[in-house]
Amino acid sequence: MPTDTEQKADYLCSYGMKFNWDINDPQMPQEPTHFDHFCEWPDGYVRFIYRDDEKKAQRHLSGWAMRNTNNHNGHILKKSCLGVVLCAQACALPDGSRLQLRPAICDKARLKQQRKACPNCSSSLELIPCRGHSGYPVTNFWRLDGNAIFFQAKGVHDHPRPESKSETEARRSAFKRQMASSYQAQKKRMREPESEEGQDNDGHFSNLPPLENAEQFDIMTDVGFPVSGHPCLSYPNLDAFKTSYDLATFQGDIMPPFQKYPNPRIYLPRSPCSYDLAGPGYTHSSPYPTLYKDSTSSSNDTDWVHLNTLQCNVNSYSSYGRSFDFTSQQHGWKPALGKPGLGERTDHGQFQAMTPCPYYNPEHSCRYHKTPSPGAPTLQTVITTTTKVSYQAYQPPALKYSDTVHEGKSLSSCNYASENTPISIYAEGLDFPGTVTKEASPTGSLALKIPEDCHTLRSTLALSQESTPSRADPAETWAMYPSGLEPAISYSNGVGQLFNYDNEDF
DNA sequence: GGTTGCGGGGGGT
DNA sequence: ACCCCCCGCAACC
Repeated sequence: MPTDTEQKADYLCSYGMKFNWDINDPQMPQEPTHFDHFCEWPDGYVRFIYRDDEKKAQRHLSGWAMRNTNNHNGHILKKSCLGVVLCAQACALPDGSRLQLRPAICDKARLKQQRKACPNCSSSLELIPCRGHSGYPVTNFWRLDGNAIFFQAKGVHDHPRPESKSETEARRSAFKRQMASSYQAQKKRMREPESEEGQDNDGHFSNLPPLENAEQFDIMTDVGFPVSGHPCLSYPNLDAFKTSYDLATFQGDIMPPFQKYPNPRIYLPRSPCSYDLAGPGYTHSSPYPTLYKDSTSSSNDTDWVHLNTLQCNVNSYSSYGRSFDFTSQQHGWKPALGKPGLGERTDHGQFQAMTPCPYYNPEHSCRYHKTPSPGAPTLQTVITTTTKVSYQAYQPPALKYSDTVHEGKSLSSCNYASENTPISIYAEGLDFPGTVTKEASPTGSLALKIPEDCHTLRSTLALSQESTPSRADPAETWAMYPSGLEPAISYSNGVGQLFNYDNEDF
């Protein structure tokens, strides 16, 4: 623990430098010199300092479905991620995207939600738990201190983003309005059956089913399926889907194509913040080069093509044969695997602990190769204890994630990124001697090239996992340090509009 | 009916 | 002493 003097010294050069605070510090930085813009989608081991008058920070909001977790500390609010609700069959929506619902925060409501059927294909829904923090859900910490609200996140979400809270709320309210109006229309029809037959107010209600179909109605509302503009209650209704996106667009929170990746085994961060890692491995010009295409899936997958055509200034670093792996360490967005797939690594067991694939199979052995590298520790027991009955019931068809491996490379994601802002990268907690010196030497030559439109920083040297398992989370060795300037998202390739959804706050 | 924050409590490491 | 998780409660929307 640094002395007060040291802390102050650190703080004075905090911008772009080492974090001088931790959410658990007895004394937080006083009168911070800079504040961050609110980040709706914090991901990774990031920390922000918000002004105490930042409404969203006051409400501890997050795009992720975070639920309160009792940490028995009245000064620090802790929340853990609930993951995301997906269609068990991973059906594709008309637009090629996937259903990614926001898990209900309330346990009871969530159980109810999970009993519903997919509004698109009527198959079951499944809750994909978040295990992005050493096998546990990603946690967010909030602390009000002085005139600042300190935020700290631990873990990298290893699942797709759920529908944002604002989306959910807007959809619900829109749906209520629809039903209210449709109910009125129906009543009107009943009063004037002849004059109204075959028509409706705006032509959108022609296929409105009887309101007495409570069950279906319930599904449409509770399942949270985006149905906003049209009161179409038949599931495979294209209009409903299209409308849902119209609404999303309206809300400024639409998911870009590469987030709603059609292949459920590939989860990509929608992060506007990207990074460029150039290493001895191979590099790609495509944004997510390490997202290995499932050999069993069609190469003509439109979204896949789209994915590879997007230019997010992200190159990748492949850790084949290396002792550290940015991908697996920081990004758990990959599925369980049963057999080696294209580009699949088979010798990175040492990262299992940090990349517990959360999908479906609670058994660690089913998530990773069973041949971890020598000296590679795992958190199997930890993961095992994490598995709860509540999640077991939603195990999907085993074959779904047994044939390949896909990984998302981008590590950090925050809708907040700014242009013309210096990117601050620094190693946090280089006081992991055993870690860094033992196997991280490659990092010394590792080129970290961060796009100007992103000041994220990322990291990972997962090495400390094995050398200092009892120490702080290795992934925290690095951190994302936002400068808190203009939150605009800019992509040089002209796909910036795809990220508008993230700018709703601005 | 859902969200949120709080706090008691159990169990594991 | 931590951590995780469950649960119930109350306030709020």
